[in-house]
Amino acid sequence: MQSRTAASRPGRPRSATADTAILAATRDALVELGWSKLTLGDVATRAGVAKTTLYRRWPGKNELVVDAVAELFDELELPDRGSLAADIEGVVLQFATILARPEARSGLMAVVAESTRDDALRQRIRESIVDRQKCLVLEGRSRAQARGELPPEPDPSESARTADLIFDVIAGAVVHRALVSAEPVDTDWAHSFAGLLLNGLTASATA
Amino acid sequence: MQSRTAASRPGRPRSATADTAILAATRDALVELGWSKLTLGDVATRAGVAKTTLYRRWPGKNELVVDAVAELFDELELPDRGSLAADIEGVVLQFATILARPEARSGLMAVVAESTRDDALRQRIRESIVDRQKCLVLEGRSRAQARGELPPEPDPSESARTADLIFDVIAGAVVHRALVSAEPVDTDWAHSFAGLLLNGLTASATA
DNA sequence: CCATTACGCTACGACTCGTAGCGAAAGCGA
DNA sequence: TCGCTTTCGCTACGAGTCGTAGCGTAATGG
Repeated sequence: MQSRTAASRPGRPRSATADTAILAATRDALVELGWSKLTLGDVATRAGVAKTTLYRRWPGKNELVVDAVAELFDELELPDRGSLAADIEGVVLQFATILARPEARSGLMAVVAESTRDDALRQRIRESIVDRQKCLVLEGRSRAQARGELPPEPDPSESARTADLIFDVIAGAVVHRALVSAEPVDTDWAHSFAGLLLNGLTASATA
Repeated sequence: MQSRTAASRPGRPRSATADTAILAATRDALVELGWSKLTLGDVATRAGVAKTTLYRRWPGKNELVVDAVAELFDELELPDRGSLAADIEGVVLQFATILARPEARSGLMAVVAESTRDDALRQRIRESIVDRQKCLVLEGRSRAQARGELPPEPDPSESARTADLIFDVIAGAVVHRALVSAEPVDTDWAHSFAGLLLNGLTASATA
C-alpha cells in the first residue's frame, strides 16, 4: 500500500509549522469573527501563508474548521474519581470546559449543521471529535462495572445500544445547556445532572 | 401605545400572502440547497417577490430562517397518554418528527450556531422555538404531579431549576441522537430513553 | 544536477451581498 | 374623485468573497 505518506515521496515536503499556524489562525478567526464571517483569505493572512496553500490542504471551510476545532478535544481525559457519580460529573465538566471557549461554540455547531447535508463531513466529525468524546463514556461505564456499581452486560449489541443512549444523553444535555439554553454548566448543574442520570442507570438495573 | 400595528396605519398594507410565500420558499430552499448555499436572492425568486421586499421585512438570512423553521413547530402538541412514561415517549417522538425534516435539520442547527455570537438572534430563537418546546415538558410534569407520579415541588426556584435540567436532557438527547449521531429516533429508542429518564426522576424523588 | 513537489504571489471571472433610486400599485381620509 | 402614505417590483451599483490558474522560486531526494 504505502499510501503516499510524507515518508518516501519526492519533492519538497509540506511545512508542518504551516499546518499548526493555519489551525491556530482558524481558531483565532472563529473567536473574533465567528463562523459566518470567517473567510479563508483572512485565515491565510493571519497564518502568514498564501490562500492557495489552504486550498491545497483542505477542500473547504467546513473541513478546515473541523480540524481546527478537533484539536481542542486533545485535552480530553477522564481521571478516575473513584465513583460513577464523580466520573459523570468529571466528563460533564470536561465537555463544558471546551464548550465554554468561543471558538468551539461557534465552530462546532456550524459544522454539525453543515454535516446534515454532507455525509463525508459527518464522517470526518465523527472520527475526529465525536468518537473521542464517546470513549470517555465507555471508559466510565467499564470502570463502574469493575467497581460493581453497574452490572456487566453480556449481550454486546444490547451493551452498544445502551452506550449510545447514555452518550447521546450526556453529550446532548451538555451541548443543549451550553449553546441553546445558554446557561452555565457549573458544578451545581453537573451534580444535579449526574444524580439524575445515576439514578436512572442504577434503578433500571435493579428493576 | 398603539405601537404601529398594521391596524391604523396609512398607506398600502403589506401583503400577507407574500409572507407565507417567502417562508415557504425559504423552507424549500433549505431542503434543496441547505443553509450555506441558501441565498436571499434565490428565495425571493422562488417566492415570486423582489429581493428588496425580503430586506424590508427581515434584517438578514438568520432571522428569516428562524421564522421559517419556527412554523414547523406549530404542530407541536402533547396528547395526554395517561402516564408519565407514555408522555415522555410522546414528546420525544414529537421532536423527532420535526427533526426528521431536512429543512429543520439544516436550518435549526445553523441558526443556533449563529446565535452563539448574536444575542438578539438567540432571544428570537428562544421565543419562537425553544420556549414552545419547553411548554410541552412543563405540561408533562404538571400532569405527572396531578396523577401522583411525581411529588409536588413547593420551592418555585428549585422547581424551575429541575425543569430546566429535564428540558435540556430531553431536547439535547433527541437533537444529539438525530443530528450528531445521525441515527433514527424511533419508538424503540424513545422507549429506552423514557425508561432511563423516568427511573432517574422517580428514584431521585424517593431517595 | 535534475526531477518532483510545495510555496508565495498575482490575477481572474463568477457570484452574492445589501442598498439606492425610480415609477407604479394599493390602501385611507377628505 | 383626489391627494397622501406606504409598499412593491425592478434595475443598477460598489464592495466583498469564492475557488482556480498561472508563474517563478524554494526545498527535498536520487
